[in-house]
Amino acid sequence: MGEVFAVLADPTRRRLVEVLHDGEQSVTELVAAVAIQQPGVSRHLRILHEAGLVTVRASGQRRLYSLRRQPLREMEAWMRRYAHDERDRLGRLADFVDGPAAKPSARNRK
Amino acid sequence: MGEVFAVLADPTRRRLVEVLHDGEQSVTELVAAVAIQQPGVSRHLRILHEAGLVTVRASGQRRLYSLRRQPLREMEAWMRRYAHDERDRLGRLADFVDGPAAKPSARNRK
DNA sequence: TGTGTATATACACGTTTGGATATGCTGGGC
DNA sequence: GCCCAGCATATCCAAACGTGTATATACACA
Repeated sequence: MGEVFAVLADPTRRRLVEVLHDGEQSVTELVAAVAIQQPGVSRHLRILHEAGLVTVRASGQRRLYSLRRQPLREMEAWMRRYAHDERDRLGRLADFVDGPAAKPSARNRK
Repeated sequence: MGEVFAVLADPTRRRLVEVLHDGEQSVTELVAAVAIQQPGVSRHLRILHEAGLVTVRASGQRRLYSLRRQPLREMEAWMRRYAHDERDRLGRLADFVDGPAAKPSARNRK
C-alpha cells in the first residue's frame, strides 16, 4: 500500500489521476494535460499501472487509460485514521455529508 | 498541499505520524519506534515540521513532538475526491458509517 | 507495401533523497 | 564548573528519480 503514497508524491502523476477522474483518456489527451513530453507521460503511466492505479485498453493504435479507484480508497482509509482525532466521530460524519466544499463547522474553528 | 504528499511518501515518516497519533512523544521515544538512527529521525522530524505536520514543544532537554492533523485533512479531502466515483453518494456515506473494516457492500463487488 | 501517427522503450544526465557517521549545542544534576 | 543525556546539524555517499532526446514498435490507411 505504501507504494501508492510514493507514486502519488509526484505532481505530474497526481495531475494524471485528476484528469483520468473525468473518464478514460488516450495518451495523447493526457500529454496535452501536463507539462512534460510524451515519453515522460508514458513512463508515468507505466508507474501508475504497476501500482494498480490505472488500467489500459487498446483501441486501434490508441491506448485508453482509466482510473482504478481501489488503491486510492485504501490510501484514503489510512488518511482517515490519522487525519482525525479519535473522538468527535459525529462531527466527522457531518463533514462527510456536507462534503469538502462545506464551510468549517464550529468544532473545526481554532 | 502537494508538499504533504511528498513528505508522506517516505515510510519512516508515515511511521512517525502513526506513532504520534497516540500523542505527544519525545525524540528518544520516536527513535525507539523506527528502524533508523537518531540523526535520521531528527531530520525526518524537521521535514515533518516544515510541512506543518508536527509541532514541537521544549520540556527540559527533551523536545516533545505532536501531530498537526490539519494538513492530513486537506490531503484526505483530495483523496476523497478521486477515490470515489461521482455517483453513488449514499453508498459512500454507508461505507463511512461502517468504517474501513466493514465488509464490502454489494455495490462494491465486481 | 509504404507512410504517417500513436505509443513505448533505451539511454544519458543532473538532481534529489535517505542513511550512517561524526560533531556541535543545550540544559540538568552533581 | 563539569559531565552526561537529549537532540540537532554537517558531511559524505550510494541509490533512486524525473526529464529530454533518440529510437523502436504497432497499427491504420491509401
